[in-house]
Amino acid sequence: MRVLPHPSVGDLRLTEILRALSDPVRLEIVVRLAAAGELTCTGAGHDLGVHKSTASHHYRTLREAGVVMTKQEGRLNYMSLRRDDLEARFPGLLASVLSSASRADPEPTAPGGDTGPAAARVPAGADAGR
Amino acid sequence: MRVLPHPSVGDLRLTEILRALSDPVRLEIVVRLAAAGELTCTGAGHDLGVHKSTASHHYRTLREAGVVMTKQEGRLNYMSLRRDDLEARFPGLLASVLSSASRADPEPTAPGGDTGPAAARVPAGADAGR
DNA sequence: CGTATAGTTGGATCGTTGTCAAACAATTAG
DNA sequence: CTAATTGTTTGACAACGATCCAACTATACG
Repeated sequence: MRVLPHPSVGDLRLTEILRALSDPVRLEIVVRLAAAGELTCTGAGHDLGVHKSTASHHYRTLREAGVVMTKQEGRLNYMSLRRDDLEARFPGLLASVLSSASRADPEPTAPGGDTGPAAARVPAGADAGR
Repeated sequence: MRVLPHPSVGDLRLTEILRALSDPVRLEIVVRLAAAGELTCTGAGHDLGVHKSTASHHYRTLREAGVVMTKQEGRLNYMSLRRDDLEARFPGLLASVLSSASRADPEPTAPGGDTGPAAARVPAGADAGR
């Protein structure tokens, strides 16, 4: 059974974590993990609207950033958030991101009913010479 | 006097904000703004280790993500964090990122002594075997 | 006016990233 | 063993992003 490399707590980099969370697909995965606790890749990637391999790359990005932990059991990979590690290194960060994610508009990720709030356009009347 | 376009509060996107904060140079700028309240571009970009125009592009990224507000006065551009707007849309997010940034290793951004809180090196002895 | 200051804009370059498709690997079921 | 399930890896490709340089705009100062 292969052991996937995870960064240790001391190696967690704020910018890499923010970067990992800044993709709609990955953020959705993180939100699902926060709700479910532990998911297989299939569970976490269900209806994400991206190809299986794309999702796999996102799992890797999240893992290498230290956001998730992946445990391989048989043919299933169980993913979970590294809540404690993240909390130890960056207290409150994950919680506030998750809380923000629940307040955010549904990102264009899951096809199920995220038609969006009719695109409130920016005023932007003052367009300066662009 | 030109008015730069800023996204309205309702248009703030979590992933774009996280993306804007996920660059070491931009995060450093944000940290400086948090400490100073308001800075000119020259002030915010002092000793960042990047070219003037690169910094300018970062200002734009931060502005378009809704993280900073830029006010033009004469030939100076004053930048400040959109604390209230960010707090209204994503409560606690900015605070936790700033708090995390102060805990983080000094990113390879400011070579010399920056205005920040006392660059403390982390031991980083425990390597997870990557 | 001419010059200095403050910052933006527009290439150009080069590395990174998100995506899909197809092949592959590993485990489990028949 | 054969096939199905689960996920990764590799390759290709377009899009993005960070950077520098040069040119440009706009204000201020002499």
